[in-house]
Amino acid sequence: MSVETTDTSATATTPTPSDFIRSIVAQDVAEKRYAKIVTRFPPEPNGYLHIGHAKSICLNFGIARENDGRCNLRFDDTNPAKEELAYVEAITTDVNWLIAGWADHCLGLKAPGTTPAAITTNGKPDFHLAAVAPATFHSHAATADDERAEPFSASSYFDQLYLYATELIQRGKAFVCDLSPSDTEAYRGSPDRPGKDSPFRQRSIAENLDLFARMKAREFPDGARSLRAKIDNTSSNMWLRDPLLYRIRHTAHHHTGDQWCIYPLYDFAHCLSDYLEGITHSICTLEFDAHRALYDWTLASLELPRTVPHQYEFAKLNLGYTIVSKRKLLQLVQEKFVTGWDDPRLPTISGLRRRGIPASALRRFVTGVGVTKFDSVTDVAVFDHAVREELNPTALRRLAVLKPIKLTLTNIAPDEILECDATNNPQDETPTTRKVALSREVYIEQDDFAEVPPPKYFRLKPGGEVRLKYACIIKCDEVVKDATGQITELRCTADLTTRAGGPNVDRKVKGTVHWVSATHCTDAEVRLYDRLFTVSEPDADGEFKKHVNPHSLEVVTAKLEASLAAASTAQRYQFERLGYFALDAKDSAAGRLVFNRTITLKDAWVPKK
RNA sequence: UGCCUGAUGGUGUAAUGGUAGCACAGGUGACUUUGACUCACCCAGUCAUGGUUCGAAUCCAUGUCGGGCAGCCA
Repeated sequence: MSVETTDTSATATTPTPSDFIRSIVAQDVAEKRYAKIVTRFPPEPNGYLHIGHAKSICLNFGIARENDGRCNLRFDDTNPAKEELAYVEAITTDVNWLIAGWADHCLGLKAPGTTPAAITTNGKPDFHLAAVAPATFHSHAATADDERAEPFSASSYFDQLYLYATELIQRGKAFVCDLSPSDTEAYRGSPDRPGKDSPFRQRSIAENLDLFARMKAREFPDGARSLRAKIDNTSSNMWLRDPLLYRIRHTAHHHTGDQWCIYPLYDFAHCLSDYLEGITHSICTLEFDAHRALYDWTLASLELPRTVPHQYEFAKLNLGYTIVSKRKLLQLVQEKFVTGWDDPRLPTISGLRRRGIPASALRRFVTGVGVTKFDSVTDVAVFDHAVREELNPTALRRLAVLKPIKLTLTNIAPDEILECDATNNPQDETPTTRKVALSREVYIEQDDFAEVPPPKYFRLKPGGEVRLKYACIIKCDEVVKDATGQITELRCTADLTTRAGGPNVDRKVKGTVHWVSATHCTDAEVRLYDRLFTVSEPDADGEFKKHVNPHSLEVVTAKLEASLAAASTAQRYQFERLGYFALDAKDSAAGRLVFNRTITLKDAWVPKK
């Protein structure tokens, strides 16, 4: 059990999760195999982080915090063609937001501009890049403009990586290959057919060294040559068939500019980046399982002097009714199915944050889902439940009417104001209240009145009674319609004896309804989001764009109780009987309120339509 | 017709040779100035077939089904 001091999570204590990776870590700790457990979260800055990454972040940072370890944030930025600084910034923001108050004390960053230092380990030359001591940035909370620490990045290891590649050549374990990309593919064979050795495989070490140096010296165009590992072209593991280590790309890098025209590939860069940072447990998703042999081969071939990291794989998160793929999310953004990466309908961390999902809810959800090697699809209901669990105890209750219908209380004078005490949150141990004004004209929800009520309808109907929450019981005397038959007004009488303090407060009626005073309310744009896809597995047929829900967003002008004019983005609200809402941090402005519906309340009543 | 990997209620998971449990979803009822919350009860599972064992979800064999692997992406 761990006590969370700065977290705003609904539950101060959470049971420590257990899964097969944590079991491995626990055993390594028990056997004292490492001085400190060090994990890493290694996003590529080619898109925004999504809820699947949240699972990885919580796993890696979770393991770090449970073992008094560290988790490095490292950008895996070895492909300049797809990466951008804007993504680096967005990812950094999202990670900081997700771990704030929970694992930020375990966040591993490096001193600005630093690259691995040449050291000597057991008499052998070595490189290592230390994380900034937690104390240095802990008090500082590692904000985006923190000048004392920055995330790690593979691109800051390009010098060392080049040296390691040279070392591999000298050991006869890598060669420069002149095969074109298509010939390379042809030589590689297929999973059930062995590959063939490249005709350039037997080049001398001296020639390889010379050619590799000239690759770096910009002598060759893109794709003309590559550096390849010399392993086994007949291996049943495709990744062991002389995989590429370096390719030529005359493309500027967002971090290193024009300094390099050769860039290492994932398999070569990742394991060594892990090594340079002193990572102990390198946790990734299932599709990298086949790469583990190459990960281990690379580290072993270099005969590195320090303990090498180990890779473990887990199944990535799949969520019903959503797509969790950076590539596909990018299409939705580029093709304008949504307004941007941070559209509240998207499962991106930015989108979820904007929608009003607390970081604690995301953490609660992903830890609840568990970590296994089984490919599964998690029901969105599990996510929704986690969100409500966090919001219910923390959200301020407010009255708001989304689709108003005017109601006149005929026995209240036009200038009369009746103050009512409304509870801010009934879940609090000692609930507080605020005043809301009741006047002659109020708005109630259109759905809360039915001229021809369906069976078991508890709400207002002609001649029926209902309680205006926190106020009194009213009776519907008359339904006023315009020439087209549209209901324009409900004329009711208020039973003032049922107000708080009145003789009949305890009188029961079946229904209670939310409302706002027409003369004491403020307008707001409210965005009602629904799931982005109409089917639970949108990409099952590879046509996810055809399943986009055309009604995923409905915008209404709502009537809010007056106190909401001072709403804050830091606060979560429950509009009573409707759901949880958050002020939109992007589109709200002074005098213009925009709320996003985070999630509806559970609704057990399903009227037949 | 290769290699790797996996399979526990509708869904997600736990049980590491010894009573198959938890959560979500669904259902019924209680409570309710939120048809929310809360509470009670119900529903429902070890992929199959053999084997080892006093005892198998767990170990072994075979099969079935699913996922991954042939980017100079990560």
